[in-house]
Order: sequence, then C-alpha cells, then structure tokens
Amino acid sequence: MPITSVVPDVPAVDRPFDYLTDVELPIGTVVRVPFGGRRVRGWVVEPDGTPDPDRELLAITKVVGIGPDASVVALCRWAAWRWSGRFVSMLRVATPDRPVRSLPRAIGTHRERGGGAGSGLDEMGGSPAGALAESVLRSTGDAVVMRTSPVSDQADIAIAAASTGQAIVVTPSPIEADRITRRLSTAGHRVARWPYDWAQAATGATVVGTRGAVFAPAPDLSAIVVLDEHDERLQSESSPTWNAREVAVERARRHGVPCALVSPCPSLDAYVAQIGNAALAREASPVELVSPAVSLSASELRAGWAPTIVIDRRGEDTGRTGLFSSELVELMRGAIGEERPVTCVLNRTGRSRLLACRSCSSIARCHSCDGAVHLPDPTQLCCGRCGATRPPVCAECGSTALALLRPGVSRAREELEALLRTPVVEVTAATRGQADTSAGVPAVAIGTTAILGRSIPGGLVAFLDFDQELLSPRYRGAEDALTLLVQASRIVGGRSLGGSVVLQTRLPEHEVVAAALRSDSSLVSLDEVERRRMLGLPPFASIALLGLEAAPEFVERLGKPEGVSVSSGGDGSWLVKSSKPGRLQEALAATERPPGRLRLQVDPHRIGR
DNA sequence: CGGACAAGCTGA
DNA sequence: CAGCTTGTCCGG
Repeated sequence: MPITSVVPDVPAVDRPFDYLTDVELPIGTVVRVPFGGRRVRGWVVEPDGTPDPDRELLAITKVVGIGPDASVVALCRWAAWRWSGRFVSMLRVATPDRPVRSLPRAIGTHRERGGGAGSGLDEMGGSPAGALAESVLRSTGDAVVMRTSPVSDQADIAIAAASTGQAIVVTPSPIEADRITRRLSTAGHRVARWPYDWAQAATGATVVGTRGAVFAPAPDLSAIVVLDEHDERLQSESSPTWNAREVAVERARRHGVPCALVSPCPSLDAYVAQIGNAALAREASPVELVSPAVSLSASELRAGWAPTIVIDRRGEDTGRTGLFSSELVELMRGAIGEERPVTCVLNRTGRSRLLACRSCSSIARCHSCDGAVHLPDPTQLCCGRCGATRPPVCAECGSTALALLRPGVSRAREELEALLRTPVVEVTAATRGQADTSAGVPAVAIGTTAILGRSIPGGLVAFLDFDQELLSPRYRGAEDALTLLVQASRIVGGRSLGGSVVLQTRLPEHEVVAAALRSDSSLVSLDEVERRRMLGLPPFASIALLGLEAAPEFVERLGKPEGVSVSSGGDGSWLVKSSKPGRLQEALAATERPPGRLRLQVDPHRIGR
C-alpha cells in the first residue's frame, strides 16, 4: 500500500503526517484522515524528509476532492515562509470552498488567439490602457509596473491579458471583479470568477477575482495582472499578512510568465519588485527606481486626474472659520448651481472628537483613564478609550463653555447644512449602500473616506482636513493619502467629465499635494524612497510586529540574532526588523512558538491599530 | 485544535 | 482516596 504525506487542517499542528492509501494521490488532494482520535480534513503534500521506520500507519478515511496542484502547494509553502505564517492558512486560501470531485469539460466560447474576427463590441484596441497592457503582456516574464490613470478601464487590461491564453486577473474590489468578469465573458473569453468557479479555472479559463485569485488553479497560465496594486485590500489583515501583489510576482517568476502591476499611483513595493530584489533596489537612485516600465502618455494621465484645487489655510484662523473656508463654500455653491453633486470627506466619525475649555484652554480628558473625550450628543462627554461618560463641563475650572477643536462628521454635517441652506446626507461605512438606491445621488453628502465608494460623475470632492492624511503617523501615510486622491478623481470621472477635487490644507507644498497638482503620481515616492531606506521599512527591510500574551516569551526565545533588531513598543508589543532579505523570516522560523496567543504580522500595511 | 493523562487540590 | 481542576504533551 502506498504511503502518503498529509497536512491535517489543524493550524496549531501545521506539519505533515504519514498515512496509507490504496492509490497514489496527487499533491494537493483534499482528504479526510484520522487524527488524534478524530477525523479532520487535510491535504496531500510532498513527504517531509523521514520516510519513518516501522510505525503502524493509519489509512486515509476518504478522498474529499481535487485541491491546489503541486505548483500552488509550493507557492503556499513559500507564502507561509515569506509572512512567517502557517502553511495550513495558505492551503485554505488555495482550496475550493466546496469539494470538487472531478473537473468539468472546458465549456464556453474560446476566443481565437491572435485577435481574429472579434465580436466587435468589446475590442480592447479603442482603449489606451488596453493597448498598453497588450504590449506589456507580450514582453518577457518579469514584473512590470504599468501606470494608468485613475479612470483607465481595468476591464480593457483584463481583456488584453485574457488574449494571451489563461490569465489570472486580481483586483481588490469584488464589485470590480464582477464587472470585469461580465466584460470578459461578453468579449468571448472563457472566464472563471474566483472563488465560485474554481473548477472552471482548473480547466484553463481566465481567472478574475479578489486577492485569493492569485492562488487559483491555472494549468495554462500565461499572464498575471494585478489591478490597483497599491490597494491595501490586496493584503490579508490577519496573520499571515500575505500580499497578493507579491504572491503574483513570485508565481509569475516561477512560471516564467509576465506579471503586470497596474496602478494610477504605483506603490514603492511594486517598483522594487520590478527591479528584482531589495539588494538591487538599495543601489538604485530614487529616480531610477521609481519609474514605471510603461505608462500612459502625459495627456492621457492628465485627462484621468480631476483638476485639484488647493485651499491654503495657513493664514486663516481655523478656530473661527471651522471646517469650511469661505473659498470652499463658494466652490460648493458654484457646483450646486451647476447641478454637480458635492461630496465632503472628513475622516472622523461622531460629532466632536476633541474639545477644549474656552476659559482655561485645557483639553477635555476622561476622569477615569485620562483619554480624550468627545461629544456624541450635546448633553454628554464620552471617553473613546474606556466608554465612561460625564456632563459637558470642564474638569479643571468647571466652565460649561467647550470649544470643538476637532469636529467629527455628524457635527460637520449640521454646520454644512446651515452654511449651504440645503439638506446634507451623512454617509458612513454603516449607512453606505442603503442610501444610494432609489433616492439617487444626493446633491450634497458628507462622510468618512467610506464615502469615496460612491460614484458622482462630474461632481466635486472636498477633503475638509487633508492634513490629517498628510500627517498620518502610518509609515505608508503618504501613499495612503495619494490613494484617496486617486479614488476622488475616479468617482468624479476625471477631468473629462468636469469633476474637481478640493483639498483644504496647511501643507500646500507637500509632495502628495504636488503630485495631484501635476496629475502625475510618479514623483511622490521619491522622498518616500529615502525615508523608507533610512528608517529600515518595507520594501527595503522586513518588519514583524509581535503582540498578545505569548509575545514576551517569544521575544525571549528569539534572542538577538545577527542582522536582526528587536525593539519594544512598551505596551507589550515588539517590532523586529531586518534589512537583509530573508533574515527576518529565518530568525522567526527558527524560534519555537510558546503556548498562548501570539500576534505575528510580517510587513503589515500599518504598524499598530 | 482537542483528547489523554499526570499532577495538584479539596473534602470527608 | 475519589472526584475534580489545571497543565502538558502529542497526534501518523
């Protein structure tokens, strides 16, 4: 009887065990096995070294179905190593959610290669982005950064990719994935929407889906495209914090197929991937490093970015004028007069996030935990940290006059309604989706960044306090701020539809603001290159964030390995860094996990919160 | 993870 | 010493 190696689907175990089978099973096959007195799911994997002497082996209970092929299993193993996570976690991502017993026959139309007589409706030739993608994907098998405009049609790029054979198209947005799937299908391509059409992908259909699609089965893989590669949704927020862009680059490299990293504001990580490796990137000058392999022409880029109006608030007493400068109010009135929808963005929920006493100027704090208190309604102060409430009275001097230093969205909505004398709709992550059905697009809306998910063609988007984004302590803060401007340009439809974007800021010279004014995102990362290098941050170094109760013991066991630095965050969390490629992963893998809960995040999009 | 089993605590 | 809790180990 053949012996087969199986990894049980038990995260805490995460290693293979040997079983008997009556027939040889391919790597990746999903099985059920007896394990520790119960039956669990598992995957057939490459044997793990020791064939083992004369031990009594148990037999596999049953074959559940087809799983990821050997190359995807190997990719899972790589990703588990890269982000110091569990192999099982990655195998789960690559496995169909319902058993696949056998593969269907390849059904559906199949477009002629070489672009013969197409159906005409959805030819990519008309779109600059599609034509650009076509040239990229005929090139060699390396990662290339492709800079598009905020309004470039991603479906055209997908169509170009599908024309090469079996492509994998990854996009952060499930809605966009649905739209692209329909377009590909209309254009005559056989398409599998990950994860629902797993089996179709396994028969060679082009795959479209969110980040997990990068692990789709692809027997005839010809190209990988990552759309909006800068988007943080391409990275898993829980451990292992794998990133679909990086997995795509690795998979394309292994298969020798081209990989296009598409974005209107390419990430530094994409540029480094394009150059090859971090060591090489360290030698390259910032200008050399941060240049896309291909880009739309300057005029095409210009058309895709909405004109940006910067309102410099440095000379103003914002304590008096509040969130809405007179200049902004004028612009909004103008837009309303032209029947253009207006959207205001303020990244603070609630009514008032920070208050100060008008007589003694002290900041309103919580009486029990000292955190800042806010004013969810005019009658009560509430602590954001511990939830304690008290009446709105200054704790220092007893005054009842409190000034709103940082009003939140709810308060801003009231203020704006009074200023414009028109109804203003508040949009938050919670209210999004229900408001914009039959009622249509409201004339004026205000909300957190969640509001940028609503399309307002030809409209005006105003960032009330853009400094909050520009001064964000997050290490990718600059890139994140630029991403917001891309989204704003996108929802108004760029310059061509007459949309515009307004920024209120006290930092009008900031590199991100400058990039938006130029309708060009290339230079934004120049200062960023130097900063990240200097501070030893990704993509020039790898970092690991450790936390939870097992963290102290883990750090103890980790010790002080060569080329790795460990610093304590003071609050029971640690930051481990290494600028030598692979060194961090090596050190983490060599450290045995102590019992108890451990948070281990490698190269997360954000450090903390 | 979850069962098995060993070691430690309690009460009569 | 039974009966129960807590901890540690290990699974093929």
